[in-house]
Amino acid sequence: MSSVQNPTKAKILTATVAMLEDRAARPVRVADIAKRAGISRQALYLHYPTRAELFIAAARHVDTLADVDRHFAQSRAATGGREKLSAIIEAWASYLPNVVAVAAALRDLQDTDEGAAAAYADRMGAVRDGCAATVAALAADGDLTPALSEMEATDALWTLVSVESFERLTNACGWTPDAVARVWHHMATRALIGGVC
Amino acid sequence: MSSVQNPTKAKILTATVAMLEDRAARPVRVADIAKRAGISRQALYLHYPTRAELFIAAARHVDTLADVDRHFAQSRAATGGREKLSAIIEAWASYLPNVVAVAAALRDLQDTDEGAAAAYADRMGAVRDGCAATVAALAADGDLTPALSEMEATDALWTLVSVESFERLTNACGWTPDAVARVWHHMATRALIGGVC
DNA sequence: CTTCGCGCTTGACACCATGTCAAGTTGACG
DNA sequence: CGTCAACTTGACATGGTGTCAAGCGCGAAG
Repeated sequence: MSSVQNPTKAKILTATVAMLEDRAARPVRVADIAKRAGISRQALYLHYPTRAELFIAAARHVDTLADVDRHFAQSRAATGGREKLSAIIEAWASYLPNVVAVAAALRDLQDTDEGAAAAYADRMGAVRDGCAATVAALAADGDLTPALSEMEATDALWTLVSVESFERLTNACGWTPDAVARVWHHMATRALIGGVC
Repeated sequence: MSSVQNPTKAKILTATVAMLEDRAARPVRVADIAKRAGISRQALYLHYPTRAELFIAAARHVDTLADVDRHFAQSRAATGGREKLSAIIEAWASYLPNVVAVAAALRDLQDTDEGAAAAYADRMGAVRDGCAATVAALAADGDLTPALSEMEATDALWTLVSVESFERLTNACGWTPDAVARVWHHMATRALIGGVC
């Protein structure tokens, strides 16, 4: 089952994601996406009336393609703080490569489009909720460092594993997603877990 | 001594920085900057032929206004790894509030303007050099955690203290620059320094 | 077979921001 | 008074987004 019933919409979204993932083709124009999808620019506008709505749909598309829920099932199921922390970092780092490109595109539209801003905020909010749950579990286990409040720890973890960090480490620094996961795990563990490590 | 001799240029750069720092006024148009500077749009173009060159000049302007060198003198002078780490985080966190807005603007121009991309890369490269020197000092003292290579530690530190992280923590999370510095210091110390902490 | 409707195409156009061009104004200074 | 430099006004080119109108092809229903 795909996220889109309509085959033309599917072609459009596939082309959109492909263009966004092709860093050489920046900035990405609507006309280019249409060309890549093999349809006219106006046909694209028939399905997605604005650039922002197109990107929002593309974001939903990659979410279902990558099967978000499957990725995070394990981290949600974990109850112990340490296991939850490991699981969420593992899940997020393996999920991110599928969505960075379109997440970044959505982020760049925040200033100009309200809908895009809302869509982006929503996604980021979900990640933050995951971080908050993780920190709460650590605190419940008595494992949270006394140096940080729960709120601070949540924000710190959320920032550590942000899309921007991932982009920088994979693009500018050339790390593999696995390396990112390993170092994130190291940093989060050392920074959040108190007492003897 | 100002970074610009010409009073009109000074007015323009001041207006540019003000507009960029006013988050409500996004996206920032050249016409708006001119209006705010009290001159015509064309007068602005006489001084700065493109939007990108204007922003690059604005970046240089805030650098001299905020006196970069003074901020980082102490961290450059420090020889011990731990002191160097504390000093660079302190310096960077106190320097960042002055430049976030224009740094972000420059970053957003990377895709469309080569000069802006170069200017941004140059600044970020300087920060990375500072991180590398810090990590090297830690390694020389035998204080670097065995879990990370020098390269990984440099990239990790560079990402931890990135402009994007600072923006997120101050804007989205509402932290003060001081809080950011404190938590960055905590995280960097725990993540990079090996052995007993 | 005809006709209707849907999805698509072609092509023109409005809008808006950036950047260019030309002509005119103002004021300082010789 | 003449000149030069800095600035202004206003028109215009360019390029991307988004709109509009007319037409085409094709399958389904009459």
